[in-house]
Amino acid sequence: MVRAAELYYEDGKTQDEIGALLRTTRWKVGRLLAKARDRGIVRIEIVHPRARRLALERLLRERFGLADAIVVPAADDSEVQASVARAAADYLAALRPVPRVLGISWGRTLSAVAERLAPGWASEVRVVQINGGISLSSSPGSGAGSAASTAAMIAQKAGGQAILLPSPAILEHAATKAAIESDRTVAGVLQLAGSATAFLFSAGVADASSVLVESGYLTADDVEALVERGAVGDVVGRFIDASGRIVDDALDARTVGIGHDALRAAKTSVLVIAGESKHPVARAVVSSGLCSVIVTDEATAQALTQEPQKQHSAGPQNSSLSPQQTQGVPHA
Amino acid sequence: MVRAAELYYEDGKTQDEIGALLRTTRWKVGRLLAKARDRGIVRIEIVHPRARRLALERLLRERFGLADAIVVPAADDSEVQASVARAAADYLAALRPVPRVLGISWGRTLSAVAERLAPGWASEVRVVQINGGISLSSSPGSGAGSAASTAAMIAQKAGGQAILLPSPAILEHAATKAAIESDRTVAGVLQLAGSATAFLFSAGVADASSVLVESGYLTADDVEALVERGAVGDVVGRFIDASGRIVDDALDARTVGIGHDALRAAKTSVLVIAGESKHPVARAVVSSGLCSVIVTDEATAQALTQEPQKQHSAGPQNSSLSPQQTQGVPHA
DNA sequence: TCCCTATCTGCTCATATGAGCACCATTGGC
DNA sequence: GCCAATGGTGCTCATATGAGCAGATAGGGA
Repeated sequence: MVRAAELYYEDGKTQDEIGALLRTTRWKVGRLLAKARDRGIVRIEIVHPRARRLALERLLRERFGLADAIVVPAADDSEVQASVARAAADYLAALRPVPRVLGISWGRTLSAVAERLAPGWASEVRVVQINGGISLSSSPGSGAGSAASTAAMIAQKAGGQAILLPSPAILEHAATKAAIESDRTVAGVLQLAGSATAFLFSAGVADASSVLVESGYLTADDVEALVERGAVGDVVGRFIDASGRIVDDALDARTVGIGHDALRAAKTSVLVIAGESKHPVARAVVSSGLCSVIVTDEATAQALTQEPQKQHSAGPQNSSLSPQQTQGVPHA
Repeated sequence: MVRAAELYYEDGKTQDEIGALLRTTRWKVGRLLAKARDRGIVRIEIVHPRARRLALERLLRERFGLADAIVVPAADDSEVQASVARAAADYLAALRPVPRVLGISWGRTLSAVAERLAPGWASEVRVVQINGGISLSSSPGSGAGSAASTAAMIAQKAGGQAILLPSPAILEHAATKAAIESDRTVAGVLQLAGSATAFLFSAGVADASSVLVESGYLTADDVEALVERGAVGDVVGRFIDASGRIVDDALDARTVGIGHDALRAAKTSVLVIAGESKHPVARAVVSSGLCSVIVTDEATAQALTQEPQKQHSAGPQNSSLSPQQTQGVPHA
């Protein structure tokens, strides 16, 4: 019965084909499927895209001590980004107290959030970039997806002011970085960024597809070297390992922007993250306390709540019905 | 789009009907549905009936400090009982160390478990009834569903011995109860029951459908009076309130069988419970530590992990995307 | 043992549905 | 302003599918 249901609904085979495969008539298959349907073996569920996964949200909050968690239902893989971005935009707009200074990172995700923010989502917000970045529109596909325009759009939609960080993300020498940070303008922006009442940021994966590689701050080889040293991804340009620690202090000393301590100290720091490739970074960020709120998709949330080591649980859970342990010791 | 999907998959309407309703053509509806399907708004899932809900199991273990939890996927309402019973049977068979003395209650659920136990599931098990009960087959539908035959079947399938408790469940006078418990046979059975290495029991709902009413130990009025005093259900014939406490000490003094302390003290006491009507009792049992293992269905498990007070969360979660609180205080 | 009933099986037929196709609208480049 | 391209719309047609029905099968009581 289960086999028939799989062949029909998952492999899209016709009932005759299944009949031939299972050596029965197509009518039997039809009836089998009907039975499977009302026995609940085939479950058809309509997912309201705006609905949330409250159970997972609660689990995340409890597991990681988060102030809040937003989990949107899993959509088609290309839609998750959009769906999570919308949720993040809604969350930001509903955030109370309304942040007076909002610190943001930049990248594809933040850009998507900015696009989906409702005009007039707030008023008198100062939107400040918290890490250095590209200034000219580099991603050809996503139109106005630059660092500057993200901040600008968020600010503009609130009728507020955008404060940009006029600096590259990563400099070639630590000395240059020190110099640029001592520049009055840059120092001012960073100070403002440090005093932000809320942060909104995403995280990047440590691989060649990183925006830092795309915009030329690092080479694919650089990133590979970081991965070998345990890097799982970057948060505001700074690469961390699975436990949330900075991987390369020398590199970090050449990176412009607020430090991770500022994020950890903030009352409200919102991580927006979606997609399977980001699961490892998401885990690192969440479990190391870099964010107090997470906005993500169902699959990521699920992955976060699974056992840390197992990467892929590979398909439906077919584990047999055996008691795992009978010691009677609850494992908190 | 969501509306169309609901009308089609949930209300079973035809595509032109939906077309008429939404003032479009049936082709548009067809395409809309196709889009909804691969966007993941309509989710079709094949549930392996033997699969388990590992996430919920973990949540239950953590929330209630259980040694183990088995949660089977929600099937059609009439099937849950069967499905949970099978899981319980499997669990019992796989339990290590194999119990030498197994204490069991009786009722529809236990009978269903007994039926599904594999012959030869264990050897040299002594199965002892832990509460008094009916002796002649009273439930007409379920064939051999009496208290005695449940124990007998479980024992027989293990090639073991059944020790029955030759006593009514509830006596009219406490004195009679004391007398019967001082009877050598009864006392011996109770002592053996108290020393069981594992318990397997279910719980009854406090309403007129209770087996205790059906078999004449109590009247519907009696039960109603108990409910008014806070009773949510009974465990081995003893009625408890939402916090797991005995509701009526006088009645309890007339009830024959082991006490709840024995269950609480046991290393392995397995609650088998299924169905919506049993959610309140299940909560009472689990949260008061009466069981160390629960075997149940998805819906019950879900209900247990929801907020205690809310009864029905009534339909899909349409709550808006607003942050619940922004105090930044994680609520453990 | 027989018979009655309930369920299952194979089949026909009407129909709901998806693939394919021509047509129209909207958009963007020149 | 014109034209190509892209995506949506209405339609036809083959077909996969569910309802309905007669015969087969099995199970259970007398």
